[in-house]
Amino acid sequence: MKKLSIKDIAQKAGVSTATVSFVLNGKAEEMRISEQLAKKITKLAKQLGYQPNQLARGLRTGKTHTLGLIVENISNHFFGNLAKVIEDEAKKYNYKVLYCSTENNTLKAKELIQMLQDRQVDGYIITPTEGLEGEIEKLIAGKKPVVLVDRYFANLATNYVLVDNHKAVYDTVTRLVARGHQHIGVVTVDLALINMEQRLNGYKDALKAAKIPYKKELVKIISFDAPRETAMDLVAEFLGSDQPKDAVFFLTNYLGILGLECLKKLKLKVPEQVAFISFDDHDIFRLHTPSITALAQPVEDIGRMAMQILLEEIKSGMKNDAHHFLPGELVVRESAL
Amino acid sequence: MKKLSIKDIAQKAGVSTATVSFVLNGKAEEMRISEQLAKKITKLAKQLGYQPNQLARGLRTGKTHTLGLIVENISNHFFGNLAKVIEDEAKKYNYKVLYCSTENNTLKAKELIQMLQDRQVDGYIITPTEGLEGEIEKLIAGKKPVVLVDRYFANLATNYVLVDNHKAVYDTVTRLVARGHQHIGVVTVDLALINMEQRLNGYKDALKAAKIPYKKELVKIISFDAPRETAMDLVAEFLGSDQPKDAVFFLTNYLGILGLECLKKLKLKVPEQVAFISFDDHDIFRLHTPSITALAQPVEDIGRMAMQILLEEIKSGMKNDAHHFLPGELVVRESAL
DNA sequence: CTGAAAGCGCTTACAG
DNA sequence: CTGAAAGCGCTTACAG
Repeated sequence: MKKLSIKDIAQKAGVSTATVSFVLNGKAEEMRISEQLAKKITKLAKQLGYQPNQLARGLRTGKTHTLGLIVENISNHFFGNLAKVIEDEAKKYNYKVLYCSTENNTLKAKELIQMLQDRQVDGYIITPTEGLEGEIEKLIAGKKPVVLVDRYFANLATNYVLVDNHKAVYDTVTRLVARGHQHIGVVTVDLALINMEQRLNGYKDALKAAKIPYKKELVKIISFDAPRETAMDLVAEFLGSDQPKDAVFFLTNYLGILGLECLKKLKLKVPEQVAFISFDDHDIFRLHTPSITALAQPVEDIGRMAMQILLEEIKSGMKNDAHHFLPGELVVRESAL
Repeated sequence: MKKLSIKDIAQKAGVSTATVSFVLNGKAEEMRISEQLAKKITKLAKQLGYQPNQLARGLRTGKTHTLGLIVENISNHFFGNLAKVIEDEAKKYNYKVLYCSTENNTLKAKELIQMLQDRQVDGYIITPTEGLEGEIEKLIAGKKPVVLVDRYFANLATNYVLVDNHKAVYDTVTRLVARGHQHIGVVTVDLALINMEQRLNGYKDALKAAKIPYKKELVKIISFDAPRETAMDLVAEFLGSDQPKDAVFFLTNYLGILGLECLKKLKLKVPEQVAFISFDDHDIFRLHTPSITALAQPVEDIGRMAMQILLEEIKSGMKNDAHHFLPGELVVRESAL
C-alpha cells in the first residue's frame, strides 16, 4: 500500500507532474490547460484517492496550514473550551491546530515555541507566561503572525484579545457596593500577569470611586505554586478570619472552586453570611447549592476573534496590531445578587 | 532573519552537509568522524542556534515525530484530562500531538483521519465513533500503529485500552443491592458504542446475579443528539415518574451532570429518597451538596498505557494486539453509600 | 497549451 | 575518515 504521488497520477494521465499540480491546485485556467485534460486529471486523482503529501508541500511552499496554540493547561475548563472554539474555527479555513500546555512555566513555554517553529507552523495563538516577552518578540521579528490571548505585555506591540478584566471587575464590585456591601474581600493568585493585575485594579478603582478605603487585609494572594492543600488552608483561613467581610470575590476560576470547598468545610452560609462571586463561569457554579454568581468570559468570541486576526495576518502577510477587550458578563445567581 | 540550514553550518565548518548531518544525529562515531571535528560542528550548530527543519526531515525519513489524537470532544472533562496526560507523556519521548474532536460524528472522524494521514503522523490514538471500523482497518492495513481508547470494535484486531466498564458497573450495582437497594434505575445514551453496551450489561448481569428481575421501565435511554433542554425534560420525567426507584445510576458523565440539574429542579432528596451515582468523576460531584458518589475512570493510566503501547509499536515496527481493561474506582460520597 | 528542470532541507547509501 | 550525489514529493519559474 505505497502512498501514491503526483508522479503516479501524471504517469497514468500521460502528462507531466507540473500539469497535474496545476490542475489540482486550481490553476488549470490560469495556466490555460484544456478543460478536457483538467477534468481527466481531476477525475483520475479522485478515483485513485490521491492525497498530496503535506510535508513536501510545506517544504516547498513554506506554508504548513498548521497553527500553534499555546495555552496554560488544556485540561482546564476555560482553556479547553477556548481550544475547542479555535479548533472549530481553524477547520473552517482548513487549518490544523497543534496545541500545547505551558503550566505557566516559562521554560516550558519557550520549548514549546521552539517546537512549533521547528514544525513550521504558519501562525501562533499564545497564552503567554511571565517573562515570555523576548520569545514573542523574536517570533514577531521573524515575521510570524502572533495573537496573544487572555494576557499580553503592555510594552510589546502585538495583537491580543481578552476579556476586559478591569471593567468586568470594576462593574461587579460597584454593583456589590450599590447593593450594600461594604467589606468586599478578594482572593487572587500571585502571578505577575497583566490580566490578574487588571482584575485587582478594577477592584481597587471601584472602591475608590465608591469612597471605600482599601484594606489590604481584605486581599488574599495565593501562590500559584502552592500545593492544593496549602492553598485550601490559606483560603479557608482567610474566609474564616475575624476581619469582617460581607462579600468575597475570587479573581480566578480555580480559586473560586477552591473557595467553594472551603465554604463547605467552614459551613459558611452563602449569601447570608457572605456573598460569593467567582471570575470565569463553570458548570459547578450553576449546579452548586446555592448557585454561584460568576463573571463569565466570552470564550467563543475570544477564540473566534483571535483566529480571525491571525488568519487575516497570515493571508495579508502584513503585521497588524489589533487590541481587543471583550466585555465579560455577570451571571447573577443565588450566591450574590 | 532567514532560517539557517545544514548547508550554512557545513559551509562555516568547511565540511559537507553529510558530515554535519551525521554529527548532529549522533552518528559521528559510527561514521568514524574525528572527535575533534564532531565537537567543532556541535559547537558551531549550537552557537548559531541551528534547528533542523522537521518538514524536510519528515519528508526524507517518513517519520514526523508527531502523533494524532482523536477524541470525542477536547473541551469535555474526561477527554481534556486524557489529552493532557497524553501530551505530557508524548513530550517525554519527544513527540508532538495533533489533537482533534469528532463530536461523535463519523463523517468528521473520517475527515480527521484523512487530515492526520496527510500530515504523516507516526501513530494514532483514537476514540472511535460508531461505524469507524473501516477507516481504522485501512489505517492498520497501511501499517500505521493505532491504539483505540475508551471504546473499541469487537471484530477488529487492534490495540485498545479502556476502563473495565462491565466490572465497574457490575460491582457498583452489586454493592447497591447489598445495601438494600431493590429498584435501581439507570440512565444511558443511545450510542451503539461498546463501552456503553458493557456498562448496561454490567447492570443487567448484576441484577441477574442478585436475582432481581430486570425491568425496562427502570432503564432510560437518552438520544445523544437530543438538545440539552429535551434531554433534561426526559431525565426529569424519568426521575419524577411513578415507577419506584431507590437508586439511579447515570452511565455517563454528561448525563450525570444533567441528572444533578434535574434533582435541583424536582427538589428530590438525595440519598433519602433516591441514591445517586454517576459514571466518571468530576469536580462537580465532589463539590455538590450532597456530594455525589462516582465511578472514576483511571484517566492517567489509560493515557499512559495507550502511549506506551503506541510508542512500542512505532519503535518495533511490529503490529501488536494489546487489550487492556483497567479497573475503575468507586468514589463513595454522600449521595450513595 | 504543456514539459523539463530546479529546488525546498534534509538523510543515507555509495565511493573513495 | 569524508564528500558528492540521489532522492523524499511537491511547486513554480522558465522555455518552447
